[in-house]
Amino acid sequence: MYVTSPVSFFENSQAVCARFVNEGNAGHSHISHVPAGHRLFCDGDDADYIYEIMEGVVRTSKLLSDGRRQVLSFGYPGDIAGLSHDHFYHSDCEALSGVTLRLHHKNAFNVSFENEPDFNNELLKYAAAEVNNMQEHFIMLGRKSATEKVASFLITLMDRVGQKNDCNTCFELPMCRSDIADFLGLTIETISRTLTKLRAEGVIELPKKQQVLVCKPSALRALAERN
Amino acid sequence: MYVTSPVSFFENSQAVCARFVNEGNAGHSHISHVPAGHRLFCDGDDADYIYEIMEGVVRTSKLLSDGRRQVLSFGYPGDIAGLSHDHFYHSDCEALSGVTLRLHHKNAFNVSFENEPDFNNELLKYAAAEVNNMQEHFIMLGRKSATEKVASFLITLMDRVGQKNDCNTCFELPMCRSDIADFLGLTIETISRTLTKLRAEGVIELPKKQQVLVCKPSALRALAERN
DNA sequence: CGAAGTATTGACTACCTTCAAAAATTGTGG
DNA sequence: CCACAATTTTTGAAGGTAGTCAATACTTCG
Repeated sequence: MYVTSPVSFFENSQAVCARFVNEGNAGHSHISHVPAGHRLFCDGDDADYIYEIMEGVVRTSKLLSDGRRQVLSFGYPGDIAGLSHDHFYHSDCEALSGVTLRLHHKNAFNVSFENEPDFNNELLKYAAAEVNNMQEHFIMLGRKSATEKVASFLITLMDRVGQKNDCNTCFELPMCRSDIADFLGLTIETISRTLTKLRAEGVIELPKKQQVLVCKPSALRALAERN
Repeated sequence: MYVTSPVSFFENSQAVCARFVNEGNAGHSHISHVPAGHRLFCDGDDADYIYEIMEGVVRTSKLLSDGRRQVLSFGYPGDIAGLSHDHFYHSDCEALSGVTLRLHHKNAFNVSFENEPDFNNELLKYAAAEVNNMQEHFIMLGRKSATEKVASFLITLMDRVGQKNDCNTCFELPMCRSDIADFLGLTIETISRTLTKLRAEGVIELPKKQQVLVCKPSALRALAERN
């Protein structure tokens, strides 16, 4: 069953990354699969579900009336999407790859989930960690240069999903250049130019368009913090 | 008693703005006053308290090692500061004016506040609303021009603390230009130039440096969304 | 193989920053 | 209350980073 409701949130940021763990498994949940490119929910829809990502990657974003877009987060396994403070989603969420989700029906709780204290506590922990991650991203958007943004982004993914071989670390980019651009507050051209520059400097390699090999992790980390 | 512990969060953003309301008044709390310019807490300190702002304004911010700063939020009455996903604060928090606070001692709860379900639920509601507000601010930082940023910022304050007289709305700016600049990801010069431009266009007046009179609210709203 | 979409590269522009100085505001001591 | 210093804000000029517009290359898919 492919859900087509609205909003979510999540953030894959630096250091701290408390994962959502639903130990109690409150009962009012079920597993669902969504293929790549399909919507989980849209801005404005009734917020019926909270989505726990088990496999795959999702993208949450917001649109301005003039078409500008801000990607809010890329949701990886362990993240949740669709948390709302009211009865509506306030962003769009789409599967970037095939995803496996656990859906928690909100009618089973009320707006504040009072009937499920354990689930509630997990959500609070997750939300607090999320706030912390989003604060890191504020620095990214507000105070970092293009190079620092791209380097920071690559490091986040490397630390979270990178496969280590020898001194290299390899990972996939399930999102396209424009997703990265709209996540970092840049244009696709700047993303492309910056990746080309990092490649020219021997810091990374791009075996495929959507695959990154980090050759000099320490150099990449240095670039993430200085101009 | 002037607390000098660390970190917090909050955000004063658009439309939705669920205020924190501690109805239960869990008992493990007390009132405190902090004068203007004093610290509530610092990045890295033990997160012993959650701060409920009752009067005045606080500023939370993060510093990069090279001195760049990102202001995360301005906390007004009804906001909370100091929420943490672990045992430490991850930002600095300072009183911009004299503030009255209700302090909730974290030792009374544990990390996830399991012993206080009502307080917990209020926190979750607040955190979810906070995440929503922060997502709005992502758009601000990532996709808006300087004029749009300043206009959006003024509208947020106008809607939240503005005093209506006739067709004008007046409010104070308890923060200085550099605080605004570091909140919006701009420089103080750009803030100043943009305010000057808005004044020249008759959209606002600045009777004092830290006082704003919005003469054309609809024009200001238009500027907040277009280039 | 050709078409469509995505990514890269190039040339030019513009917005915001940086550097610098003047003006305004605030605070302190006589 | 005034004078002077210190800080903050405003204004000006010049420069740089990232954006825009445009063309080419690459990838994917029919």
